[in-house]
Amino acid sequence: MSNFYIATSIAYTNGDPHIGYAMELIMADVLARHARAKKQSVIFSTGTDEHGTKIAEKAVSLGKEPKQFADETSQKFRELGKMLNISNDRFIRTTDAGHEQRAQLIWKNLEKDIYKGKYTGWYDVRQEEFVPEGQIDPARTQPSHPQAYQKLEEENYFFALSKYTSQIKEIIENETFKIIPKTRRNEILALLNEGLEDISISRPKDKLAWGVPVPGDKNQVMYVWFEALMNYITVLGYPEHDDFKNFWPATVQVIGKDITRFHAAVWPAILMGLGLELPAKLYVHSFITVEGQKMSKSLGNVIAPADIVNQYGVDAFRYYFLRHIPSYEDGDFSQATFEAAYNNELANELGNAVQRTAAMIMKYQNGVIGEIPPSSHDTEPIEQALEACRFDRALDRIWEQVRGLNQYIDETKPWEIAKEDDTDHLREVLAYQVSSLLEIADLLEPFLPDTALKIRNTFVEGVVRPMATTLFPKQDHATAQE
RNA sequence: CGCGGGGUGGAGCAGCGGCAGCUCGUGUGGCUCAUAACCACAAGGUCGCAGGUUCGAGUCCUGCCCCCGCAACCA
Repeated sequence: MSNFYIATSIAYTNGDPHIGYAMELIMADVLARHARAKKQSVIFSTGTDEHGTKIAEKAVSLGKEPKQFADETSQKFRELGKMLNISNDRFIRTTDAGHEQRAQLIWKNLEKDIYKGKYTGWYDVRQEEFVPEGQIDPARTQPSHPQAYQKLEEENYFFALSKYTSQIKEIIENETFKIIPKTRRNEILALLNEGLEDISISRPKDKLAWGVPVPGDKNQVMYVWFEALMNYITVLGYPEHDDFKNFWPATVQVIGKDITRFHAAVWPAILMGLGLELPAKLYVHSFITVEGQKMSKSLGNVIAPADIVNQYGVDAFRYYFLRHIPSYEDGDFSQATFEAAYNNELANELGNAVQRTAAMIMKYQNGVIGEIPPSSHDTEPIEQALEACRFDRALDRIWEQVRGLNQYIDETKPWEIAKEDDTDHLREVLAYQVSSLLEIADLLEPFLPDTALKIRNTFVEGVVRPMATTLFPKQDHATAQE
């Protein structure tokens, strides 16, 4: 039995959860559930990143202590996971005592690569990033600019990132550390070809107290990104815990495309500095636009996951983001497309296939199914799609089977067989339909766990137990309005 | 010469050297087990433009045009 460790990025707790982060959780959840279905031993971790200037400032503006603010926001992310039926085993917070202690231990173990120096340059508070030479926007160096950089001239600790450049490049090229999709891999390789610079990894405490203290230096706290990345191993109990020994390196890490650099360059270097292996796979998802426009608070088009889940149900939400947002590219969320997918694919094709099958067995056989043949479809393409994190393609394949079942029913015409009183043949046909639906339920489980369960419960123990309500009640636009 | 993504039937996309394909929408027909659902068939494209390579090019090469991200409280 193999071990499977998957982690999402941890959410920065400076605002409420939105659909982008929800999608990341769902994608990781599919992989975790799929691994469990294959009898792998799984640890699935997610959590919140809670330190840094931005959170400290936001807390002040709300008249709260940073910890109190982080507690509240972190809780929202935890609830998001519950609402979306995410099967994570761990939820790490970077303010957990365990994380902070282990982060300090990691720092000590990296000391051969850490040196003290003077950082002179700009700091982008919004991104919590030191701005590299080549990426400075002159406008933002003016203090009057709304998103002005901070001018920094401070004693900082530096991490010798540059010395790992060629090593990182090599393992990305030979795919020991596999970055998908390819475009993201190419971007990082381009960056590595230019060479990495050493990075500042601490801030003076008098400038920023909201962070993990640097061990052995009362005047410095760790730079938030440097410390946050460590969560992927602190959550397993690095270095001494059995979980760490058994589950590291990660099987997959799931992140958004904006933070590729940290996860494909800085994080590998940290791991190398610690003498650890790298994750086998880094899956980078893209962004979601809303009605064709970039999601932003100023445009007021930020979608709260709860709004959709409350109206359509959690599985419809999961379904849309897995199948209709391309797994390798940016995608769009629109009310019309969502409703079309819900009505056509979930209600009509899948829901109705279950309904008509159950209804015929009730009507012609008093609910008795008879002997259900074993499943017979080739699931290899779905395995491969999931291996490549192509959730969209995997669902396409499953839907081919759903359509195939509807075609089978139309071609076989069980209602005519019933009229001819050919009971044996009828029983066979209906049992085949059930077999196909149960197989679909199995395939669907990682994607739509509730739906899979409902289908299984409908055809359990050789009899039909009709659902109290239909699988996906049809939504008409009038209802959707309010 | 900033970086990246993209331009294929009404819409959204796949195809990336060998007869233009999928889903939605539209039209017609079929069926009646079913959530006015399901199934079949049809119409609809000079694959952004111009050159080139090739027996053969959405598919490779060159040049050009256009759109969208990155500089805006976001993953």
